[in-house]
Amino acid sequence: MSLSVFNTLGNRKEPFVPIVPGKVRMYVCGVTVYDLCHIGHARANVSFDIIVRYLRYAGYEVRYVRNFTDIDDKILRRANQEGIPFDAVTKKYIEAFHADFDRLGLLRPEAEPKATEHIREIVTLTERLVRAGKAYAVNGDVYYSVKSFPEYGKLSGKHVEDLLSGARVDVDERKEDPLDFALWKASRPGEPSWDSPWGPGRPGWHIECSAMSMKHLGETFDIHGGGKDLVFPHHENEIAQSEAATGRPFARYWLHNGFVNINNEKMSKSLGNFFTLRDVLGRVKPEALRFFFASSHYRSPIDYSEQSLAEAKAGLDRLYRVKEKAESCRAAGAIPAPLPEGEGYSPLAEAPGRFAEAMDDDFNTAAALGHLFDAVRAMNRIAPSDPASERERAGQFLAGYDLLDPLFAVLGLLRTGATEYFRGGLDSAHAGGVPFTGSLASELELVPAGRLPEGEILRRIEARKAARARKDYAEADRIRKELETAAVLLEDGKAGTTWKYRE
RNA sequence: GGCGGCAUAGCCAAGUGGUAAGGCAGAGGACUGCAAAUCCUUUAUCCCCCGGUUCGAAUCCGGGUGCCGCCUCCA
Repeated sequence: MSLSVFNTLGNRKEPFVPIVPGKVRMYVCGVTVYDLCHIGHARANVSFDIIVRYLRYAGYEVRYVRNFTDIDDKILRRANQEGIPFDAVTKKYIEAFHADFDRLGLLRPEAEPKATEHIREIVTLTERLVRAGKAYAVNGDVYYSVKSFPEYGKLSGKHVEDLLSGARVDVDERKEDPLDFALWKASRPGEPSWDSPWGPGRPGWHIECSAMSMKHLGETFDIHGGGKDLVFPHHENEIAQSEAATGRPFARYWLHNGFVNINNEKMSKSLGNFFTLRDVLGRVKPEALRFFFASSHYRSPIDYSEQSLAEAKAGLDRLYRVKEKAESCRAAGAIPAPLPEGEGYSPLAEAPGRFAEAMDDDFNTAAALGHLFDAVRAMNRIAPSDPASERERAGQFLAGYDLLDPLFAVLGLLRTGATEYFRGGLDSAHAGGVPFTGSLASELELVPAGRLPEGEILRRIEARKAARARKDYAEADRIRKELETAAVLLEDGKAGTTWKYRE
């Protein structure tokens, strides 16, 4: 089985064959940095994060590039509102982007190019198009001539005639044709500007991605990704510019993620129905959000709700319980042992193969997760209730977990210690992308406000243990209930009593 | 108006010709002093509706209904 991907260019699933065997060059359109990211941005970024992780897992050497659009009208407007320079706005929101997405555990791309740092490349590319007669300058602006590119519309499936009759294209006297779009915009007084052969100005939106992707990945590369809303006009225009300039195919595979909806409607800034990532990460663990995204296919729309998040969290808890047991096996000194034979255990033994088969089918994370849950059931069947005394089972369990962990890693799940997961707060889960270990977290006293500190919990567990020993179950239950009120769950097992915070 | 997508149990969600994964929630059983977790069993005679193709369709074709997206900044 080999990887197939759904290519927007051609609107069908096709085998993935990289230009250079074993290597993948991939460009993903990032965000315009004028505000905090919302859940829709999170979905897009997590989707491509998982795609990169899987490609690497599958053995490809991936060069991943994701840009920041750091000059545009919205940024200038924001700068005016706040009375600060435009690059103070972009600096602030790039930092916010990194802070938020580090918490989500996103891989950093090999390059994160910014438009303002590629003015030279943008101007060069624009000149190239002008020289080729594919673009024209008018009063300091430069426009791309859409009708000079016969294949215009091949990505989005649109026809030039239909676009014109749609009448929603803006009428601009300076353009030769209403469909033409700006490669370079003359700057107005007071606006930031860069020198160019056409006078001071700044780049249009679409040209930056062509210039930056070519610089960092070459004129033809493997994968270009982004949200579905970028298909037209952004990506269509990128193709037109790039291919008209180079005479060569631009990106081979165009991957687009579906939207996050609220009540079945697209979440977006312009509709005002969005939740910022920061806000959501203040309420749920980052991995619960990842789980939520991974539980449906990246191209499908996904409806965001408190209930969905709660279900994701419940599912993630089930996975973390397996990791928790694996940790206790390891702590008990278990040595990985061959997995048990038998049909009941085949979902575990075959998990890597089934996982890969699902992921090879256009990164079907929902199916892949399904197989992981099958494996988890098999794991729970061999789980020792007391790792210290059940050496054989503890070893098998550990081996099983070691088999599954790399698969969870592809989805970016189970990246924290289980103890930290169950006992840590939302804020201590990650700091700068580095997860704290349980002991470090408690050393730093990262106990969420209003929670009982660990020492106090352990004292009460001891008191309850004594009560149970003298069969004073009324007192034991009183302590359990008391802790329950403080959101602490006690779990009695053969190896003793453990505890976790319940949200 | 043009183009595209979706419709699977109470909820979420896989499944593109061979007789309905998985998760959450629910029910019964096991285990447990209690609880939690876990395991076992169970929960869609059927995949929006109507036709058609086929030995056989949730899956293909035609028609219909509903919802969504793009065509303007947008992940």
